[in-house]
Amino acid sequence: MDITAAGTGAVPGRSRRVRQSDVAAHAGVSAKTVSNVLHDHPYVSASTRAKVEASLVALGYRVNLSARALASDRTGFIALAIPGLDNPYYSELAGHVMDAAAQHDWIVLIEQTRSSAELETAVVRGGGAQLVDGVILQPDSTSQAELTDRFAHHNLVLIGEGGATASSDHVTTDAVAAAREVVEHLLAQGRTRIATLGIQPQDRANASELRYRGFCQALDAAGLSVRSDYLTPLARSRRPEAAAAVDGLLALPEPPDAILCFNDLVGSGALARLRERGINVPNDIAVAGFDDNEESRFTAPPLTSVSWDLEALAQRCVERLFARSRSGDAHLPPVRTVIGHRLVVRESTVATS
Amino acid sequence: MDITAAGTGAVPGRSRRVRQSDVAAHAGVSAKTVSNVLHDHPYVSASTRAKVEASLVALGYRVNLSARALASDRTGFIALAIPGLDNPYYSELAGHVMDAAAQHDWIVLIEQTRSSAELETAVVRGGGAQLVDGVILQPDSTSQAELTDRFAHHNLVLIGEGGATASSDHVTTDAVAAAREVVEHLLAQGRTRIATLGIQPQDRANASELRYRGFCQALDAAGLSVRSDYLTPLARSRRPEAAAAVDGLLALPEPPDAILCFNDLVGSGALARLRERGINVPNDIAVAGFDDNEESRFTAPPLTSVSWDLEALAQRCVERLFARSRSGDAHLPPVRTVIGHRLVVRESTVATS
DNA sequence: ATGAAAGCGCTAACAC
DNA sequence: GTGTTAGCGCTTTCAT
Repeated sequence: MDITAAGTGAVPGRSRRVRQSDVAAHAGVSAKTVSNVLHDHPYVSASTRAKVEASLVALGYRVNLSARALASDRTGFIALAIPGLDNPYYSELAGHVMDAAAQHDWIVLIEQTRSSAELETAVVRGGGAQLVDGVILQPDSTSQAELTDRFAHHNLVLIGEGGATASSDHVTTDAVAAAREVVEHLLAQGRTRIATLGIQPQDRANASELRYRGFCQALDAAGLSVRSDYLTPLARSRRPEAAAAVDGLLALPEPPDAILCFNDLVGSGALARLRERGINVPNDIAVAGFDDNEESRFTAPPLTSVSWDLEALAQRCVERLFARSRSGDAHLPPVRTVIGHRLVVRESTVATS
Repeated sequence: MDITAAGTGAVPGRSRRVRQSDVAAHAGVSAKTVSNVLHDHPYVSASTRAKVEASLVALGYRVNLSARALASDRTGFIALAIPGLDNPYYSELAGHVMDAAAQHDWIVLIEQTRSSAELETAVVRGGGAQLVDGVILQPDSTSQAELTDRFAHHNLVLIGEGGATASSDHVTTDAVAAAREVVEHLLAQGRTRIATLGIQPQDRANASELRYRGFCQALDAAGLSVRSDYLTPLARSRRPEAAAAVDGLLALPEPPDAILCFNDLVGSGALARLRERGINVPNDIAVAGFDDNEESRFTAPPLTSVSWDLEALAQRCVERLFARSRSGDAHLPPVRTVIGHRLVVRESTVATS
């Protein structure tokens, strides 16, 4: 019996790799029994279990996940495919997904799908290569939504309504209602000339379309019509593009008295430019956004925004994936889950006395 | 010969897993030859290569990374251990690391080490479990730095000076010089009562100590002494904590005329609170930070900050890991690499005319 | 309740 | 240049 690999487990230096068979030999049992102990298999006597666990600790055994993956055909990874980590919305979401996944012993692979070309790479590497047990995908643009069919046969959970035609589970927010509520709030403040920044119909970004729908509903209900000169598209929904676009709005013969921004990054950029231009927010123009980034509590003035329950969103996504991965639920019909939101009113829409 | 698995590769539905041996059979060669082709092994005749490549495409072969990892003892993963994605500095860094890693066909596993306890988990799962070919670690607090010894026998690259005693490569910025430059800039603007927010000696965060050193050097050179009542510690270097701490500074009998913030998040929080309190920045108090977050171009006023070359930082880290993973360079002495920075002056320290 | 043995798909000596 | 042969460490029937 070779016990040169034994030790406290904390011994520094190059200790040889410890396998299950080493542990089995050390404990005087078979590899299968060791495996049973590791998997909390019920049919192991307490004494055997104790013996094996002692050996596990004594030898400092660590499972080799590659071997486990090969033998079990489950990798222990899930992929989270998001446009990019450079948006607080996504980095926060990623954090929550990692936490939720950890509860099922899943490790999260983050794939940045800045362009649909990169999504394709992600699919190849992650989805197609048997590398992951499941994929959580936020199909940001419609071109990405088309791609979802490509790997619809995997365990796939979609975030948002994009690609909802696919036969996959999806977890979403009620973006239409959220947008409607923001606009209703703006209307309640007496605003009637509401412009949009980065929100318009037929946008390649699905989220934009939904927010536009809510925008229209609220205006309709108030008997107002949508003015196309107030619909400002944005190449990217980021601060610099938003700041630049504000000038166009201010140059209109009849400038808006409120701006509904696609997200808080857009809101941040808009606020900065309005300030530079000497516009008083909210007195001259009110501004609102979506996502409730932490930053929005600290802008000048603080930004009214919609807060999504991202923790719940992440949790539901992982839950769905977990349910599908249990073979029982594998072929149940797709589930649609809606998570909550709330409007956080700050001084960018309501002046303080 | 079983060719039921054949197809265009784009056929939807459950196509059976294609192995190298299937490809070999289809091409009429051995599995080794297929492997040679896949690895761009030189000794393959052009005709054989073409034949194999055709079969590869015809059958829609995808390598099984678990099997490859088990056989080759290389997983194709590297870990990036950072405090958290909720700081733009880290999420930007993560993006760059992913890009750099992709050039070496590495997939990046992001581990959030919010506390050192979690770092330990990361070590267990990632570093210790033969799951990764290397680790890039930013030991944020000194307690984390101690942990680095635990897996110093892995391929490990440290970011920053923390844990630099270990025998690992490290890639760092010249934080001391950067801090000195900011303070020199402040002094050049005629500021003499410079406070710090989240920067102090003996901080458990290594980066804080270094910035403090640069701060002291600049004051010394100007013949000024460090006032301990101006050194404001922060429980977390984030906006809310910074905003709260500003009140303490303003309550001093002789308030500061400049605030050096640990990072731009702190700067953002400080600016917001100063604004609320009716303090004019920069006329009454100048504010500067570190990291040059995109946000800092949009705060009120825009925030003077130090910009690090994060892309270079990421690239160097991955390069070092790659060099070590080639057995030739494995036991060369540790390398220290310093990447550049530059001071970006904005209106939080210099009033516009 | 535990053991024996096969095999997951790939890589890497080593022959030919 | 190409084929043969062993494993990598684990899971998983199937016996016992």
